[in-house]
Amino acid sequence: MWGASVSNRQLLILEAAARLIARRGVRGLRVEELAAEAGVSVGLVYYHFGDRAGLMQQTWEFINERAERYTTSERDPLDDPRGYLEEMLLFELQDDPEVMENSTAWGEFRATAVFTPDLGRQLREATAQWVDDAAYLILAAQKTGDAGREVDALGAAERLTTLIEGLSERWLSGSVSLARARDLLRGAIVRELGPLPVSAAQKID
Amino acid sequence: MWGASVSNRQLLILEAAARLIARRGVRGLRVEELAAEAGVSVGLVYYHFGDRAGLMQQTWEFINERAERYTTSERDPLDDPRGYLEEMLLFELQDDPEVMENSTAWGEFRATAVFTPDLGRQLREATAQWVDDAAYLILAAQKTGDAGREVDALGAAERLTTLIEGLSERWLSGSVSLARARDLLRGAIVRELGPLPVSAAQKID
DNA sequence: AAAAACAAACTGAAGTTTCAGTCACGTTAG
DNA sequence: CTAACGTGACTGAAACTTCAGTTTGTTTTT
Repeated sequence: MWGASVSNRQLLILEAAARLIARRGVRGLRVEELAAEAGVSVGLVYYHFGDRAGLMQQTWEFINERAERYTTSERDPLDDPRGYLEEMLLFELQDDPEVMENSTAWGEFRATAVFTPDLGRQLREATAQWVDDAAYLILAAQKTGDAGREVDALGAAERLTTLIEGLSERWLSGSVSLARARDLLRGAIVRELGPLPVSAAQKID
Repeated sequence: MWGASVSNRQLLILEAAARLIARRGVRGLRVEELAAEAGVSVGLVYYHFGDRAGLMQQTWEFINERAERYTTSERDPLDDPRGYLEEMLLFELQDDPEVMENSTAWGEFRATAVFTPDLGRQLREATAQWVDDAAYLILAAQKTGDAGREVDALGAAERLTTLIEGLSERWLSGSVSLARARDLLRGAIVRELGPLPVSAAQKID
């Protein structure tokens, strides 16, 4: 897709950065360590990314693009919006290296954004997008009858996505097990959208 | 209580540390800046706390103890457990310097704990305590009829406290307004515990 | 009660480490 | 040839830590 603008070597560095951020955090990432992890020289990192800030910026974009790519299920959202939503949300809580890498990086960026307004803007946009996607799915679920009509779609979307951020951080810091986090999220979905009707496509009237 | 083990000057330093962590983050805290903020010499910080890690450790304890002190309302929890719970939870989302300082510091420590197992243990304990307190209040609310009998107290407590952590971070990073965050939390409480009966003390039967 | 001895608290400049960023110089592809 | 790619030793500033010495307060001695 953007294969033209990012060379092999750059990709190598970005992947290493994502890996290292998951291991040491945004603030714990050392350029020299990154170079070693990627198997390139320190100079090359600066050659391609200018400075540390540029590297972080690109890494952030890289992580988001990668997440978008693998989050997107091949199923049609409008076919089973509630199922799609559940899948989308539960996706963030998985014992998969790439997902954990992403979650950790997101958590780091969120924590960092509290002190650096620049990052804040990007974070707000990405978050708003995520909330909107969820709200859209909830509205769709209401139309198919898989969510109660009285449900406040935007509020539910905000609460559920926020909850995931909290669960993700608790999980990654060892405060809850993965299984428990997933259970809690499923419980929250039921409480927000109401129980799933026995016949999925049945209309509530 | 531990007035004997912490001197005036140490307290001064810890207070300054809490203030600075809220302003610059755990990783952004500079020992020299801390000394200036506290109005003491750099050497004294090391004299009392050994090294940077020791300082962080003690600061974390200090913040927890202070939070516990001011979170405790003078009202009797068993008189109106649901009201007490709401107050306790909403307390974390307030436009008050000391609360913001604490929330920011908590967020920082949570984010840091993902990469430093030492802090992780303490964080787990503090979190577990908080969840337990909330669960206890929910159980009490069920007895007074202010929460549905079918409510899963522990699950609700875990979800609500986790949600607050998420809301707090979104608020502090500017992703949601304070008013919206409070609304979302109130909404979550209703969805978890059910609507508050018109007559508060009335038993559901 | 004054002086001396001692201990704890405290200072700030000097020493050490860490780390982002640079630079002079090789290598490869078109 | 040349322009892009790539290297790794080096630099300087910022930050952590140490330490020799000062101040302050308490206890013991005469």
